[in-house]
Amino acid sequence: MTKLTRKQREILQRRDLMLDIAEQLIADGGHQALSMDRIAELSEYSKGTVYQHFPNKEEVLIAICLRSMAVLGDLFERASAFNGTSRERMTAIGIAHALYAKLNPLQFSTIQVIKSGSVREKICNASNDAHVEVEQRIIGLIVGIIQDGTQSGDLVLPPGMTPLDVVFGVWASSYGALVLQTYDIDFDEIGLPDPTASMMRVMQCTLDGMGWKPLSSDNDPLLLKERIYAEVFPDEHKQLLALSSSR
Amino acid sequence: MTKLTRKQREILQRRDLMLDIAEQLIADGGHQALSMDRIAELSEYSKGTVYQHFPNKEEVLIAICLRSMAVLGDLFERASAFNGTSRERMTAIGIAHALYAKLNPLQFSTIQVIKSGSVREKICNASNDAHVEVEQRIIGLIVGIIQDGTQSGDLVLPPGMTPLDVVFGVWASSYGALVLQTYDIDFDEIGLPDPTASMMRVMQCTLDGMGWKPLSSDNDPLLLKERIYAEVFPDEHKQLLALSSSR
DNA sequence: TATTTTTTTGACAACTTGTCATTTATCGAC
DNA sequence: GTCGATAAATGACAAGTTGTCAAAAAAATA
Repeated sequence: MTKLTRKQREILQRRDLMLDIAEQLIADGGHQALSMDRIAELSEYSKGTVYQHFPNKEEVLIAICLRSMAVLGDLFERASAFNGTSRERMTAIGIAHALYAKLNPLQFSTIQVIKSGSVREKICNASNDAHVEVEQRIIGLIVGIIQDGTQSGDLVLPPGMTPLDVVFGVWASSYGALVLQTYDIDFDEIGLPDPTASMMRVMQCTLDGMGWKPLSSDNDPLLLKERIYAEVFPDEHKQLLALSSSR
Repeated sequence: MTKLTRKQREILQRRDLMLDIAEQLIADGGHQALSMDRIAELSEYSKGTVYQHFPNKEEVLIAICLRSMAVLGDLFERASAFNGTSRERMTAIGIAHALYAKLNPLQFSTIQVIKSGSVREKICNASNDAHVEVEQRIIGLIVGIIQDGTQSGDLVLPPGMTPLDVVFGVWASSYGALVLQTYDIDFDEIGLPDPTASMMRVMQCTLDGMGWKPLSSDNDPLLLKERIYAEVFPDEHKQLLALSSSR
C-alpha cells in the first residue's frame, strides 16, 4: 500500500522541487513573479511537465499552503498539549498562531491570496477538501481545549454563548491581528511597537471577560508567555529572535 | 479653486464611469474578470484613454477602494456620534464595520486583494497616502471613543495597556471576523449560524474583561444592537435585511 | 482660417496561461 | 538484445494579458 515504485518516488520528489522553486520565486519577487514558465525553466523541465504536476497556477499556490499547513497543525498540536490549565493552553494556541505567521510569512500571505480574489474558483475539489480537513482538525483542537475548560469548571460560558462562538472569536482576533501585520502599515509610528503583544493583552481581557480561570489578575501573562516559549516552542522562539534581530 | 472647467468635469465623470464598469466586471466575473481591455471596450474609449486615467490595473483597484472608503468613514462617523455611553459607541463602531463589509462585499474583498499579494508594490505614493489618511481618520475616531471612556471613568485601562492596544485589538477582531466570512467556509454546517453575532458576543466579553462600564451583565447587548440599528443605521439595516432575505 | 497644443487612438511588443500533436523514453514479452 | 506498446516529456502554438507610443484626430489659440 505504502510501497511506491522508483518512478513514483521520482515524481513526488520532482513535485517538491517545483514547489521549492515556486516558493523561492515568490520570496524573491512577490506573488506576481511566480510563473509556470519560470518554474519550468528553473526546474529544467518543460512547461508541459510542470502542468502534469499542477493543472494550473492556482494549484501551485494551494500546494504551497497545504505543505505549510502541516507545520501549522504541528504547532497547534504541541500548543494544545501544553502542560497547564485550559486557559493557558488556549494562550499557547495564540502564540503558536503568531509563531507560524512570523516564521512562515510567505506561506501565510499565500493563504490570503488563495482565499481572496479569483483563486478560489479555479481550484479542484480534492485540494479544497484537503484544505478543509486541516482546518477542521485545528478547529477540533480548540474546541477540545474549551471543552476541557468547561468540564474542569474553569470556564463557565456566559449565557447564550457556545464553545464555537469562542473558537470563532479567538480565531478571528488572532487571524485579524496577523493579517493586519502583513499589510505594510508602520505600526511603530502609530504607537504600536509590538502589535502581537497588543493582541495578546486584549485577548487576555477577552478570556477574563468570559470568566475563564485563572484570571489574568491572578497570574502574570508575561511569565506564562515565557514559560510557553521555553517549554513548547524553544526552537521556534530562537528562530523568531534571530529573525527580528536580523531585520 | 474649486472651479473646474467643463473638460475637467468631463474627465472626472469619465473616470467614475470607468470605475463603475470595473466594479461591474468584478461583480459579474470575480477579480480575474477585470481587464483594462474590457474597461476600454465597455466605456467605448480606447485602451490608451483608460491608461490616461489609471497608470496601471492596480490603480483601478485602489481607486475602487478609495471611493468606498468614504462610505466606511461615513458609517464610522455616524457610529461614533451615537447618543450613548462610550462603550455603546464602541459597539456601534463594530456594527458599522460589519454593515460596511456586508453591504459592500465587492469593495471589502478588493481591499484584501490590494493589501495582500503583489498589488502593493505597484501603487503610486499619492494613492497610498490617500489610503493611509482615511485609515488614520478612522483610527482617530476610535481613539477618541476610548479617551472619552477613560475621561468619564467608565473605562479604566488595565495596567500596561494603552488606548492603542485597545484600538488594535478590537480592529483586528472585527476585521478578522469579517475576512473569515469572505472565505467560502460553510459556517452554518460547522455550527456557526451567524458568525458576526458570535463575534459580537465575544467582543462584549472583551469589553467586560477590560472593565468597560456598563458591563454586559447590567445591559442587554441585543437590545443595544437593535437601538443602534434603529437610531444610527435605519436605512443600512433595511438593506441588510433585504440582502439576507434575497439569498 | 491657420497653427499650435492637447487628447485619443489602436497597432505593437512583451509577457502570460494552458493545450496538444509530436517526439522521446520506459518497460514487458519474446 | 529486439520489438512493439505504453507512458512521459516536449515546445510550438492559440488566446489572452498589460502597458507603450508614434500617428491621427480634436480642441484651443492666434
